[in-house]
Amino acid sequence: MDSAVPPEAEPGHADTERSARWVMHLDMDAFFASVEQLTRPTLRGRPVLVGGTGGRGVVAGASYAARAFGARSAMPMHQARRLVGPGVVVLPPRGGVYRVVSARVFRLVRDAIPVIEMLSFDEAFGEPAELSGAGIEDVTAFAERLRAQIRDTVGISASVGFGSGKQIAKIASGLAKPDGVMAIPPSRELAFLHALPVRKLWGIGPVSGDRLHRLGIETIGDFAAMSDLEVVSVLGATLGPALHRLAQGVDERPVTERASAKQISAESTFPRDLVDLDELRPAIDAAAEGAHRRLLADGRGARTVVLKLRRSDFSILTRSTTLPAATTELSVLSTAAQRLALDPRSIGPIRLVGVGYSGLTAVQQFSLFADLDDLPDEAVVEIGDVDDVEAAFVTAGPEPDVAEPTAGPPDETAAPRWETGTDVAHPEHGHGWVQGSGHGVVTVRFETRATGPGRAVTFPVDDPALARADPIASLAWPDVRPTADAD
DNA sequence: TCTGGGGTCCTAGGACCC
DNA sequence: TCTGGGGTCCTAGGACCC
Repeated sequence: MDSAVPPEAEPGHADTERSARWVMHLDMDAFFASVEQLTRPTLRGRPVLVGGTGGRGVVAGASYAARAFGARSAMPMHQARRLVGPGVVVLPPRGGVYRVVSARVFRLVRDAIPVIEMLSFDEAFGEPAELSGAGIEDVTAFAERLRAQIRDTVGISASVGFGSGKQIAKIASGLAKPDGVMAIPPSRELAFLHALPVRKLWGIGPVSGDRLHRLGIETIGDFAAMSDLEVVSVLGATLGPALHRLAQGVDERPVTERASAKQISAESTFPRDLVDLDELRPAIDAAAEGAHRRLLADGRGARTVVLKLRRSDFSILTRSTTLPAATTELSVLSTAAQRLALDPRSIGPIRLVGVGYSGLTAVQQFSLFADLDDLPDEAVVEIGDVDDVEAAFVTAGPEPDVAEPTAGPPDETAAPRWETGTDVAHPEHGHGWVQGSGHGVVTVRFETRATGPGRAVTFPVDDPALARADPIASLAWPDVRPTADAD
């Protein structure tokens, strides 16, 4: 267990120093890859890449063994695969499994800290009330207890950062990785912050980073020393001053629970660009359906429909329309999306199609009102937000199959496709996953979180005993109900 | 064979109303 | 006949985050 304070600080009494406010940032280590290794024990210690496996896929998660070869998140998959070389394991993401594990982890965190602010499903802020005014030792002990609890009950590791504000806490957790704790005492915060590259500041991305670089601004310290006027001219009147204060170590933002989602969307990139409306129309329907599935799981209705198209030059076009009232009706939503379609023959080839729903309201539609569209907004009754996130996850069903080549008809003559990573069940061998297939055979590794490393068995691809299975079953958590339809 | 998918927030212009 | 300002909603684009 690593526990550390930044080494570059001058000697003093930092270790016994107290802070009025201790903000925690907890971040799961290599989350996607870790969940794959948890549920597929053969993969532990191996270079695992999770992400799109097609030609246009990118890395969504890489195990530390894969990172040792230079593989990184957001890197094109073919590039990461080449870096790692033979021995690489490439798996498609299993979002449903990650959501269940995330819910389990953050239920533990919430038991320790009632108010947490989720940033994504693998990280969150918290401000443990009992640590107010505490010293480094108590803060570190708190973090280690929480980490041990997660490790023991869930089976994966989290890193924790502590500081007097969110920015410092987040940077600290990044430096604590993997599997560590770092708490920055207040007297060292500024020196610590100012030495970092300006890009480390949350909110400075590639564009702002370049702009600052051209002005000779390299570190957060350089940025902190800029004049207010300069900062506004480079980053704008809203973001600029806010980031400037953060760089000067002023970060009093409270930790608050996130509001419910403001937008729900689904998008996919196609193996080949779509070149006319005949190809675009079904893609819009598919995206509208995908987003609709999430909308139903969320429980609210949408009033605004957004169509998103990414052209082959990577530029993005969006068109949106707002309906008279929020609806959960797929036909209404997809028709609205279709009306927004632009012809690829005039705007150019399309690589990505997405549909998003916003203007989300919890609608109760009474059959009494035959035509809700004619009613004033007040007729749309608002009810509470769906609160039981975990229940929603668990009942949401398996991940929809990734839409593979829509351009071109599916190959009907091919044997049943067993893509690497598919969860399968066998009456004798139990739950497993497809390790590879080809030449008429498929190799399955039979193992789950509960079994330890399992045996690989090879079958004919059309073996009737082999069936698709619910990915959630790979967790082998008795209290997590596998979803009804396994296919 | 460059560059996924799911989000958040901000800006800016136009319509419309008072 | 000319000239306002403020507020809200809608639409489109863009930066950024994980």
